Amino acid sequence: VRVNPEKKEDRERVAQRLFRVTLSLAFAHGFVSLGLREVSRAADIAPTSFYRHFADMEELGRELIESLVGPFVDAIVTRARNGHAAEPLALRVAREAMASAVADPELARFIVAERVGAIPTFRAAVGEKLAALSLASRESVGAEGSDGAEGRTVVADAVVVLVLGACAELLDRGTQHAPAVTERLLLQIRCLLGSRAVGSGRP
Amino acid sequence: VRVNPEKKEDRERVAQRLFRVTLSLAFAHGFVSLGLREVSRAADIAPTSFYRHFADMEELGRELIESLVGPFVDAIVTRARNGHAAEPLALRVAREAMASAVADPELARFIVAERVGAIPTFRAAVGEKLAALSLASRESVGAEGSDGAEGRTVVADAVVVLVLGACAELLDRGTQHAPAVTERLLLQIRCLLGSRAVGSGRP
DNA sequence: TGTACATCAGTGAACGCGCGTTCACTGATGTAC
DNA sequence: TGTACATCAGTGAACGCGCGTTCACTGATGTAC
Repeated sequence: VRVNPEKKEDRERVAQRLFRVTLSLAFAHGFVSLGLREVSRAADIAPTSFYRHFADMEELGRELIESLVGPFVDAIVTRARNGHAAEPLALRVAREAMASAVADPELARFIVAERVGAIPTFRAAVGEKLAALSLASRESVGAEGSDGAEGRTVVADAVVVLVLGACAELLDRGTQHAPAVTERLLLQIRCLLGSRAVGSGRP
Repeated sequence: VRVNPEKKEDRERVAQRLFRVTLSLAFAHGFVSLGLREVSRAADIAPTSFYRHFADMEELGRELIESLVGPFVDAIVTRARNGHAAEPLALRVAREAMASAVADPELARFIVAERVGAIPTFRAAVGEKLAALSLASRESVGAEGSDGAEGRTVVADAVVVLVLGACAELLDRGTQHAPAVTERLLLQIRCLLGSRAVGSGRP
């Protein structure tokens, strides 16, 4: 006895609706303050139906990270790689990240907040997804001095921290400040890379 | 009819106890998830007594920021200024910040989390206190190129973002990793300052 | 083809519980005269 | 000095409410034969 693909689609659609209302409510009041009933109400399902999808809010959060945060981050990297190749990859990643934050501020706030929030599982899972940004940025950091690979990773991680910091500033000041905040971020990353910058990300 | 100074001390002591249990509970479950009854119970007062001190949890949070976060940040700057003068002030600020995070992880987590959390008032208030770090770091950024003061501020702000990022990493990995995380942070800041670094913070 | 059965998302009623808030009261301390 | 009054932190009882969770049920769809 297998499952109807159409039924599976319905099921998936409800789960996605739960994810979106969760992001929307968390944007206003913070994820940990949300209740199962509150989220269900906003998603137009009975509280009891919630259990057909997730055991509790924490499971919903974990699957939200897998289902939305992962692809969100990967899309940033993909678009950055397809961008103007003369510019260091780290700068393109930064640009794309800011554009993505403008396009989906609720998801961006979730990422920025849960990266340092109170739930260890979330911190770890979000951090794992963000590692893709660090890995990509690493390509534009030239080896310099004796500390080769290790030093490059340290700088690439700093790029990601600066990107998240700029995201937070953007969410605070409103998306209309995106150009200014993005320029600041690019300036910061250029300082960080300094003479180590590698023109293209593709050697 | 004025108030007995001894009574005022008692009152202050209870408020401080409320602050500390709030930080402790928020460390585990996040500030926005906390309830007035939960906090009161942990502070060994009746729920009704809470109202003798604060109108609600948000007011408690705002006063916690004034009463604990402000002095915490200012102490970092003060100790950094009293440190080894040959090193750029930004690096000394970073060192002191990490040491302070080790000394009071609960307060550190509160700062890092609420800086980007769901409550706008908190984000603004914490950001305002953290401005002291940026202001101090600014002193070790030499003017370079045409963008003088503006460029220095941008770099100084990046220093603060990196410090907070390292704090988050420290809280995640455990305080026993403080030396390693601190070294990474100093490396990142040195990259950022590059040739602009100003040896002492005091010209 | 028709009939019997399995699966499974969604539901309404009901539960016990902890929440925020109000109220009137206590008791210690300070002030007025 | 003693007496009457004001202030104010702390409290227990009580309230109505929304919470998370359980249960038995429905109804649509898929499978077996």
